[in-house]
Amino acid sequence: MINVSMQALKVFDAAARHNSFKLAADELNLTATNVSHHIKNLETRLGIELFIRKTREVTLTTAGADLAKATGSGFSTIERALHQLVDQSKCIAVHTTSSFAAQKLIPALRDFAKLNPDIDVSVITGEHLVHDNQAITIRFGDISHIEKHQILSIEQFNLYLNPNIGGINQSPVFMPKWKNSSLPGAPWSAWLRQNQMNHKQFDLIAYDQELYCIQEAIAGAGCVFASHSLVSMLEQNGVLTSSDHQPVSSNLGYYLSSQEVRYSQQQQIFVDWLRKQFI
Amino acid sequence: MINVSMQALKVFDAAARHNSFKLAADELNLTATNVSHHIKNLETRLGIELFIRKTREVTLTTAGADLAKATGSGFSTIERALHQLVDQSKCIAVHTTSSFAAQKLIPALRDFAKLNPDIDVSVITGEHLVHDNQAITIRFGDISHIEKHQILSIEQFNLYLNPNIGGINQSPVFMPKWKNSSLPGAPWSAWLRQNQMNHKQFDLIAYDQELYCIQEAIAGAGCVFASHSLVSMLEQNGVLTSSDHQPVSSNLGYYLSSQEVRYSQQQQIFVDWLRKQFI
DNA sequence: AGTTATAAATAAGTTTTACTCATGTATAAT
DNA sequence: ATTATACATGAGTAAAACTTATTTATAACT
Repeated sequence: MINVSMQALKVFDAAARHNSFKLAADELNLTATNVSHHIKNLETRLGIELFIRKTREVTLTTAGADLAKATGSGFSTIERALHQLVDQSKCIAVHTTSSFAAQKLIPALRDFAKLNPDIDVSVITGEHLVHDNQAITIRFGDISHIEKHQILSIEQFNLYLNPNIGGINQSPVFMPKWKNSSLPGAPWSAWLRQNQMNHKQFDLIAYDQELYCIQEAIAGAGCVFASHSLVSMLEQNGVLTSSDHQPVSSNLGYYLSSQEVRYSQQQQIFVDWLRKQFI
Repeated sequence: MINVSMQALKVFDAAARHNSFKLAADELNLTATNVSHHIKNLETRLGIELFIRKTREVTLTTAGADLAKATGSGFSTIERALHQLVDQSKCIAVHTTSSFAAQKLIPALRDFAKLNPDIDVSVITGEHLVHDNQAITIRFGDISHIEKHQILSIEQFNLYLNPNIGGINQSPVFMPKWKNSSLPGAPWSAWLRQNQMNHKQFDLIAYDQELYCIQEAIAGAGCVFASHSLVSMLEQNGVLTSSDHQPVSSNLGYYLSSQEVRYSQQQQIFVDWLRKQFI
């Protein structure tokens, strides 16, 4: 094994690029003396002269030029990777449903950005997730068989309507009907039972996005049977109200899809923050 | 600029390749503790976890795997270049004429190899030189306008014959006639004048290689008008003799073709040795 | 179940290297 | 001739790199 220090090679690389020990020193925040020492050391260990010294000028020997070609390519490969790594570590990707993104995540991200100005969050919604095993995925579904530490919320459902729009008309009821047929539906019957209501009192309209149902209710087109998480902010703002209906619990909830790799530091910060949004 | 030490990256690279701090330590002749320190240091500086630690086992994170790919390729590029450099620095190439190679250089190389067993010399002869600016080139020609420090010898010419073969027949005379027409010919007329001889006394046969002329004389087919350097060894061994003829001087000689790059240490050793062969 | 063995982590040292300062040299620019 | 610049050299300092001793966790054994 050739016993030369990586530091010396790094210095050599800079000197070779600049054809100057002084400029190399400036680039690396070193003294020219130190550069001179490093290169002399390298030459001695290799038993090969790398630079031809003229007064106030150094030139690579052919051997030096060969080595410089390799160090230039080698170090830049490594440094490019380092930069990419650091850059993408500042930026985390979150996959989730469009309803959750629009009603909960994206509005809340303003606070996250304030708390963590150096972390960029990009939210990705849509059916076919981009394959990115670095991403955090927030799913909505049956949480009965999900590991406890992955669960973000267990949703309660209730009937909400916009109290500000005249003619408080409970009908029709906009109701989410998840695309994924293996999911249990919204607990509408349980809710009716709990509030001593009869299904005959309501016309039902189903959309495959909970978000659309909520938007109809906001517009005053009727009321919405929605999960608590998605309407909590609207309720706080007085845009929607549950009147005096009682919420009903469910097996549905938001959870983090497990991944084989551990979260990065930035991801962990996001996940910790995310949990707080459900308390 | 990302401030991570190359040493730490080197250690990371080994650890990544082995998926083990201990094996990395073994490879680099370090302690596992030191490897652990280096990688922890790297992770802290980058703010990115590179390995997932389980008991008695470490695995790369996706970030770690990305970096490992770059370090693997980068360091191997550099190390390959270093090895090639060191290998080829042990081996020097010498271009010269076939006559000089056969009669002088190759026989003498035995001594050189004894003095410098770690330097491999390869001799290249032939018309079209391989383009290799690392090589040493020994030329034969008019030395009148060659820099003094490049000159190896100024040749004297004389008539030689094999005294051991009966019927010492001076005729014919084998005479080199250089392919390169711009070269002054062998100083035959000057020699005749100096030895008070007449050109009518000799039948001349010209070959474009001095070597072939010498071989004819060794075989007893006649005598040869040759340069001192090429026959000196044969004269010492008694294979050829100049009888009592007087040598004549010339402007022809051996010289090192100048090069823009300085000689490497090994090349300098060879050149120093080469000069001694002409004293 | 308890013991041993192994890989890594941690803390506190030691050694090595990387680096700087002061000084000197050669030479191009003034 | 004088100044300024780029590099070399030697000696000393600061900062890594590295080690030893010890601890932790757990896989692999009795």
